[in-house]
Amino acid sequence: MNPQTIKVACSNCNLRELCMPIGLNAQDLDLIDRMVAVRRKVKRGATLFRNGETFTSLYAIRTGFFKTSIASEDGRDQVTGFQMAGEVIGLDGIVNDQHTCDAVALEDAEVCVMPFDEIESLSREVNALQRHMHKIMSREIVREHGVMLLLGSMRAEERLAAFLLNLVQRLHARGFSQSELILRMTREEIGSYLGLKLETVSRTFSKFVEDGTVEVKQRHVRIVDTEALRRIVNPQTSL
Amino acid sequence: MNPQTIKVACSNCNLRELCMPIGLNAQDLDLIDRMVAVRRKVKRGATLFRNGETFTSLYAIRTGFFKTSIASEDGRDQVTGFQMAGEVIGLDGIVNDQHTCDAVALEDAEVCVMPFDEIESLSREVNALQRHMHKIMSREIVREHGVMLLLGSMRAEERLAAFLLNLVQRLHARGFSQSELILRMTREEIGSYLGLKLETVSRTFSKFVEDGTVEVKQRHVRIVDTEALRRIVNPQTSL
DNA sequence: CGCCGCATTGACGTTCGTCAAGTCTAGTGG
DNA sequence: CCACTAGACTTGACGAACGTCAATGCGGCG
Repeated sequence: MNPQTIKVACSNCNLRELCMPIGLNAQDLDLIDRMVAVRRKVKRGATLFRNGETFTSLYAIRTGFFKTSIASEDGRDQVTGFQMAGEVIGLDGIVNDQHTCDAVALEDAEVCVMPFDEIESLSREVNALQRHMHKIMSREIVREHGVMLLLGSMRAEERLAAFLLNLVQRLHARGFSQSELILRMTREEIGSYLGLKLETVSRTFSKFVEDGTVEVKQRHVRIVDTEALRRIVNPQTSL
Repeated sequence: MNPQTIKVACSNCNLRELCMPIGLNAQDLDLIDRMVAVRRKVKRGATLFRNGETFTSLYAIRTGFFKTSIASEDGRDQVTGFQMAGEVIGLDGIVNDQHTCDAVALEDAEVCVMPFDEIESLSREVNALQRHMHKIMSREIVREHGVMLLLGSMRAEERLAAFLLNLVQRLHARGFSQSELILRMTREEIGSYLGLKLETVSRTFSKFVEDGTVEVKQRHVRIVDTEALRRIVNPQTSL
């Protein structure tokens, strides 16, 4: 067997409720186990897939942290998202049978490989899986609407506050702290995602530190005043 | 019968190739005809659905022009897209069974109502429909990636040029002119979509007119030099 | 004919980008 | 163990792009 691939089972995966439909019976779960037959390890800095590559599978992140980004023809690039354990990446590839963005691991990672044609045939049999797929794609569309709002109408402080709150909320849902987090990405990658230059990201962090809202030591961030961050994101609401 | 609802058939709709899968046999087409049993008229300025409303159906636009927008808690709003005949709206509602944006008709419109539970059950039988649904959702995700690139890294002229090229390309695919178009939205709505203020949109139009790239008379736009617009969007490529 | 919403244009201010210098940290090798 | 280095980060000075505010123009509709 390829050393990069290992047999696994969703049925005893503790991330099941994050990436798989809930309330499956034993028989359906067994079918899904067989579909997700392979895992793949991705080293920090390596790509899981690249723009232009043929699309075959979706990937559920088991461990690790990814960024996805697209490049315009003249070389600018835009980080379109940061993904963590339990999230699914690769949905962009469905429409034209090839990926339209790059997925890069920001720390050593492991993903479950889910061949898309098997997902399609299985979701014709298992209603919960079909529904789940639709929800995952719809959730991504809604998430991107939120990013459009952020990029289209927020100022630097608001963008960074929203970013931190979103990250810590997702980490908390995975059992991590509500107030402390380690950034897996550089200031430049944060800036790309938020439509800011890295210097502006850095300055805005410094501003938050001055205000006593967060403590920052390189990539270690402690949120001291969550409410203050919320007020930054939603100025009017605080009145 | 409700006067707002009319019986129709996909099988003789000239937009079929835009909103439905291609290569269906007569039997499958008949099943889909029965699913899309109802049309609905939406007057200019009226909403097709609103943020918070229960999600029941997707809508294929038969005639007319829509915008979708989301509002942040403190009142800012962001136009997330403009949709024209043959495009499908409502995908945002799937994930939580309620709509998360508003869809407003920018001119008198007519949509085909496609109840989502019927789409789901039918796409278990008709593979082409299942595949089509997946592609539509993936296409929307990829489109939004492009908007993120625009909002995150482009300057005002680049944004407006990209916007005009995208609009005219979609109109051309529907049999309209490659060079002339009528904007169905205000400068403010364009600005909201592009992350600019309406004055900046107006000034940028004026700049294009000065340069002889486009002619603008209110909402009537004629693109004089398509290549110039392309060069604005992709500066490096022109070298 | 006059009103109203939309659009244009100008003057000015703010935010963020650019450029540059300097600091910190982790990793490497002597 | 410590010096060295490369990459990431911080900070400052300055300028450009875009936002804000305000006045005016235009066109459609009652």
